[in-house]
Amino acid sequence: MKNKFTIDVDNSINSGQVFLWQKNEMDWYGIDGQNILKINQNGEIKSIKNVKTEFFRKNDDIQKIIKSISKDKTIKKAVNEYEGLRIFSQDPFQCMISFIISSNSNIQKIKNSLEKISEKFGTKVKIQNKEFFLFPKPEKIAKASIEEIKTCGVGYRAPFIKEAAKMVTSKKVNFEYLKNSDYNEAKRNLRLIPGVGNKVADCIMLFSLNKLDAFPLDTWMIKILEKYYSNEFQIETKTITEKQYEILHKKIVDYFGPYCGYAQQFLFKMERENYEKKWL
DNA sequence: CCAAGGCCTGAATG
DNA sequence: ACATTCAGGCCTT
Repeated sequence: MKNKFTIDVDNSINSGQVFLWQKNEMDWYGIDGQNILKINQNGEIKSIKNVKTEFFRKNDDIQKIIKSISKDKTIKKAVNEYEGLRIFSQDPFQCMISFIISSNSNIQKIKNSLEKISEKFGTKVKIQNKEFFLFPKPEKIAKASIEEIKTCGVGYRAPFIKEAAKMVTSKKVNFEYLKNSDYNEAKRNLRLIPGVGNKVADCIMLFSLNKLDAFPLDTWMIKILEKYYSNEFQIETKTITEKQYEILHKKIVDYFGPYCGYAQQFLFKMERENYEKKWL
């Protein structure tokens, strides 16, 4: 039943976009906001709440996307090696908190913190004899004290997290609006949130707001660009400044096209996999 | 506009 | 053991 466009669930989950997923036996269980998703070995996804979910982005024309981003040998190799890799469409609030926490951190610690946040502030649910904690609602985190949030191991990001949650409850940040906005408008709004810079904003947009032209530039992607794309995108300064980031992003959209976010995911996965395998 | 330094934390390194 | 470094940035100076 597998064809070229079957979703590779394991690799997609283990590509740095989601953190609250665990595999037991053959099935994956994941927290997505107020929902729990189960993916069986055939790659069939089911919502525990029987809610229709766009998690797999089934409406994307993946064939067209892959064709569109396949501009050179490097990206073609990545696409070929990880052809089932997909970008998910996850719960925006959870995604936002996840990537605020991600700054200056690593996957294992992000996961630990998110689990603690869920346990402390989320609702416990039991399904199929397994216990889960949903991701807390924005109101819950907005009302929590900074000290309480700090017990989840997030350190200096605690006030950011609280303020971010408050901005969601007060509708200063409105995810539905942002989903319908273009890249620049969504980014301008997200950047008002403390703890959300260029990179974090791009992650939130790519992974939860349907902005496939977002291209998160973290230290890994910079290394990748320096290694494989020094001709296409030359990086002048040591640290990527605000201006540099903007210029680079424009060049990247020019080069890879409107689905460049997918290019990022393939390249990132390939390079991380070559370096070390420390995923969920 | 750019560069430098501080920031919580815990796993890895020496 | 214990100190230091470093990790998938952001913010302030």
